[in-house]
Amino acid sequence: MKMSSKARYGLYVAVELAQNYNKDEYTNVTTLSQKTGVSEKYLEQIIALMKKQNIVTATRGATGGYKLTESPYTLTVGRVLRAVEDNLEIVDCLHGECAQRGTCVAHNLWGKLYENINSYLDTVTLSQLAEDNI
Amino acid sequence: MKMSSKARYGLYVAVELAQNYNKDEYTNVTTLSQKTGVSEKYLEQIIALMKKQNIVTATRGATGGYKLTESPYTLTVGRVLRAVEDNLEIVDCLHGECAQRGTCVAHNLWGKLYENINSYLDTVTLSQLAEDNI
DNA sequence: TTCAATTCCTACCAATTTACTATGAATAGT
DNA sequence: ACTATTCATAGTAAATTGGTAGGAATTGAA
Repeated sequence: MKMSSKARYGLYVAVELAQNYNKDEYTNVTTLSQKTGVSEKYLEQIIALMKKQNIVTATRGATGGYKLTESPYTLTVGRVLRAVEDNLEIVDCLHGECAQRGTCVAHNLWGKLYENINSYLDTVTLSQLAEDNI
Repeated sequence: MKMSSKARYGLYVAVELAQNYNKDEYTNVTTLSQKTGVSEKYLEQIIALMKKQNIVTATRGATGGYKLTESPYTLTVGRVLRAVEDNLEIVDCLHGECAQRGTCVAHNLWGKLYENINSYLDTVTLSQLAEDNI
């Protein structure tokens, strides 16, 4: 039960964008790659997931780049992680098909654990994370 | 961030053994395999992990098998999962080496999340799980 | 209007991990 | 002695992870 590198890198990007939230400029992937140490091409894929969940917006072309759609004071770590970590689902059967539905003794356990994890992650905002105020 | 099949199967075994906790007999792997639908050989490996963490005891030979070392009223789901799921660690850097120690903005986050998950899992006992009283 | 800088889309790939299967030795009861 | 069991360890196919790569689409600036 490990967090993927996408989850870690996605957080790095989010924190980096949080620093620039009040500026007018967009931050391009080259800069993000330099700041995080992750390859541009891989970051592009990760950021695409965040964009799909409306966590960042983008503009193309020269002076293009990315920006958070929401203030780091309200945007939570939970939302970022769910975007890049395939919804953070602990087991497949939770929202999909559970082969043993009804007889699976642990089904409710996974559900509660899932709630527990997410409700914690949703209490931490990006700005808290950036200031290590957790 | 998925639970492995070892984690799920380990729980099944634990719940099954919980049913027989008050009996004198040991439950052998053939029976456990039939009850859980998992192959004997795979279960042997999983149970070995539980044995290493002193969650079950075993006797060999005819009439041999496995038994919980502790009452299902006090044995928690957390202990079972930590035994079979490589200590449930969310990220590698938590108890091992963190390449970016000091600069890793998420280090504390993972620590807190880890605590959160485990403290929840340690509130659920095997008997509660067996009775779906979660 | 052309050019350069950027995001976007998607195919591919190597290494690792997962989820087992398989073989046989050690041990204990009958 | 025999049989039923656990214990130890090696092997392996499939899936997943963690990327790399190529190029199309878009935008701003010269």
